[in-house]
Amino acid sequence: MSAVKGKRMPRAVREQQMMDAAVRTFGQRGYRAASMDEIAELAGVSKPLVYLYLNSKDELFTACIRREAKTLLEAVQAGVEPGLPADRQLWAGLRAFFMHTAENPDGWAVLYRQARTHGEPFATEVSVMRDEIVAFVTGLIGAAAREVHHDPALPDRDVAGLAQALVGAAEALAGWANETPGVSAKEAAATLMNFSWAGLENLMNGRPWQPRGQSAGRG
Amino acid sequence: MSAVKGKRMPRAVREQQMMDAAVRTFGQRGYRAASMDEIAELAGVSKPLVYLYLNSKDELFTACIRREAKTLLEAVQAGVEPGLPADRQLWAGLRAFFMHTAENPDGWAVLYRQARTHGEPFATEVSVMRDEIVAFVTGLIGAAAREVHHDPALPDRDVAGLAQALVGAAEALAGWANETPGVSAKEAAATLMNFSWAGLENLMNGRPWQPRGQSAGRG
Amino acid sequence: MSAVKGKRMPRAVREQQMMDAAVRTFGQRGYRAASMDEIAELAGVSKPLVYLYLNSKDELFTACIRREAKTLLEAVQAGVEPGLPADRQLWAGLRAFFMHTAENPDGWAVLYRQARTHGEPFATEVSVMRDEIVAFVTGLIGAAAREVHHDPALPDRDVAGLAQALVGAAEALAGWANETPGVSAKEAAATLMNFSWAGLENLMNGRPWQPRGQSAGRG
Amino acid sequence: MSAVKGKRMPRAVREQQMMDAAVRTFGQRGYRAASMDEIAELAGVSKPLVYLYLNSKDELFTACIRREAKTLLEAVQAGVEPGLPADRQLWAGLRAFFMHTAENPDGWAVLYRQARTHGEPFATEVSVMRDEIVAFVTGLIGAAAREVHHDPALPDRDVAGLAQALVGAAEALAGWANETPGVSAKEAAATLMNFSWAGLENLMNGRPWQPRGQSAGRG
DNA sequence: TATGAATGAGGATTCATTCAT
DNA sequence: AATGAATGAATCCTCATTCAT
Repeated sequence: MSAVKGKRMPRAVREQQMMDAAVRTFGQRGYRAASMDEIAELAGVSKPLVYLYLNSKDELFTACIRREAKTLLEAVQAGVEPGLPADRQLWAGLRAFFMHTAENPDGWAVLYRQARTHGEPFATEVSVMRDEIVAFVTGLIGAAAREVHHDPALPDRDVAGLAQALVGAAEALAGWANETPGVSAKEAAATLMNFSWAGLENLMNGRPWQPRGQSAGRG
Repeated sequence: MSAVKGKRMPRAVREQQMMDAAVRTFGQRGYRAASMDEIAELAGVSKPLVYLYLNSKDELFTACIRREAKTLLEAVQAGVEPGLPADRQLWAGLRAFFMHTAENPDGWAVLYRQARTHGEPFATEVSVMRDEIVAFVTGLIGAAAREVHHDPALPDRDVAGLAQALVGAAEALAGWANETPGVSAKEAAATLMNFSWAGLENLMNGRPWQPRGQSAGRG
Repeated sequence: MSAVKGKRMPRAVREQQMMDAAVRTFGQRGYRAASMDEIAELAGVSKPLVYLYLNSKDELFTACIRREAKTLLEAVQAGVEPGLPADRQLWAGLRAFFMHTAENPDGWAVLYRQARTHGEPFATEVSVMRDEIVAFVTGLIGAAAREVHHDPALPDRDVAGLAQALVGAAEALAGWANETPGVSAKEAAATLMNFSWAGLENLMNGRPWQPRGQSAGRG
Repeated sequence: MSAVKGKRMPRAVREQQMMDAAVRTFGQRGYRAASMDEIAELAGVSKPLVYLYLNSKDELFTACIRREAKTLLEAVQAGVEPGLPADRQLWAGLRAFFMHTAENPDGWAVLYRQARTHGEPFATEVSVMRDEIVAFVTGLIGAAAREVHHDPALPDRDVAGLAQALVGAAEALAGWANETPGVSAKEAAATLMNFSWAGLENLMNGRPWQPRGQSAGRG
């Protein structure tokens, strides 16, 4: 894409070309269905070169996961301005997230569809990054709770569940936005903010939803 | 498991045994990594019989998707009592959803991890059911909006986006609940209600979140 | 060779055909240079069938080693008549050994050239059989010593060393006889008897060779 | 090992380093399993340099065979003092042989395990040296025969067979001595002298072993 | 209804070897 | 004198699928 196919490139450049091809192929075909042949051809090199540089299909896949996880994380972190209030930060983070995933659909597919679908050791690779995002969101929620209220009302596991729900909603919205013409990353981010912020705020203030006319909203 | 391996069973029974084995194998290994050999052995029959009844790996997978989608949908619909208020209906539906997926982890994996991971024609099979669930949730949100308020405050596309987000959050939570020991279906349902209902309510009342000190929450 | 190539043979028959082909190919090409393709073709079957029955190149090679070792050992044991004097028994055993190896050059090559050349676990397989032969020879030498003389003139370790030397000489002669046109099994056996028996007899009678004009023949 | 890896050495030195690495690798892995990559790395040079100096894997292997054959032959010849009686010369030669092979196990493996295992043209290379050893032993036996007796009683082919047997016994003893703690090269040489000399002497004197109570020891 | 026997096609991986510098 | 970059050609192995009974 960026670099011409021509021969004799330095190793670092070739490696990136190979990983570009691999991300695309893994993202579209899935880990098993992607063949090293196809990846090599798409990268414009011979198969042995892919093995020389990336060792095996497993390692290639892992390298892709790591690279995509890193760029996604960096994109989100770069989108946030630390000084702002929590909801603004979440809003900025979500926008960055949706924009990055919209611009890198194959990387997104590798991370959220393929890597989690095939067992260890790949799932763990993604977990690392997800945990960082969860930590980021957890930090925001905690900060917001301190801003708005006084006591730390939310147990850790609840926060983890909320992060899961938020990421899941984000994934679904990302897929929906990509498939539905005229829905922008910004709109998706706004929808998700609308959907989630009020609930988070209520929770942070110790006002959970509970069935009307019934005793418990929690087991 | 339920049926003995013994010979000469009626076709319908054998087919169910095969699909049980297939769901389990597809769910645990993934579509590509699952081998017809393993499925046949787990089903306690010979491979040619699997082909005789289910024709091909593709068709077998499709049959699994359809069966699992059908039972999931039926479980959710059976959990809802039409007369109740919207939030109670949603609560009941979510509980049914989370309980069913917790009891059928392999079916869940087939539907949400495997079928969507591998391209057409499988993704479409799941979409059909997903759309039915989205339609169901969309109906609930619309009904709740009419209950609570008088004018149609929410444009259709917003409702669709919210439903996508909610279903996505539910899917992510289901996966998380299945993988995380000690998280019950009811808890997952409560977490999701907490997370989502307040936001929905605000929206239905025409009070969307919007960036403080900025003009628009919607592009 | 013996069985027609025709289709649909019972498994046991096919397995023997495959092993015949494998012994021949391994014997002539060596373990690494032999390809499963060539073996399958020589056996008149497709490669997957070879794998279905024999699992892997390693296991196929091991199976060949075991089969050839077994038949060689049985041939030697069948050639010996227990009642005879020790030198006659040795003579008979050597003849049987040389005849069998002359009739099964590929099996011989598998056992003595290939299996020992490629590391574990193959070498161990051959060692087992070799040790049985060495034990057999060791027994003969001991018996002869008791026949000819009264006191136990030979320490155990000497006997062990002699047996090693004899078996090693036999192995080398077998290879040489197979490669050299016009050298018969009987001749090879006679050469080895000539070469070894006098020395053994001297030793058994307590008359070892020792450097003339020097004190010790043993370090 | 002896020479530092550093750059820019004269060709002759580099060649020896490469051949050291090659002998070690071929000896331990076998001809086919040894990779040019491993050899180059062990030699501390790049692969193209190996090709520049030694042209191909085949030629490299051949060069190794020649070098090792030469040093072995020289070691044996250097161990012998021409003036002594034949048995003392054989004794000295055997001792030199066992010491050299014990000190150069990889060279020994290349010559006796690998080169003979893989077909032409390698086997021929070894034959050349073996023939020289045979000639040497033949000379000794002939000299001994003249010392001890008057007429040359042994046909050439018998002598060749005896040399085979002797080398085979030597190989087996070398292996056994290496694996059995406390057995020295000198002891192995003594065992082999004990084993073989009396037989050789009898043969030289026209008194071959023959089955007692039977007419012929030779077909 | 049910299966033992069999295969065509393809996929991951390795290796000897060369080219351009 | 020396090497980083690159590949054609195998090789082991697996799998979905069919045939004959």
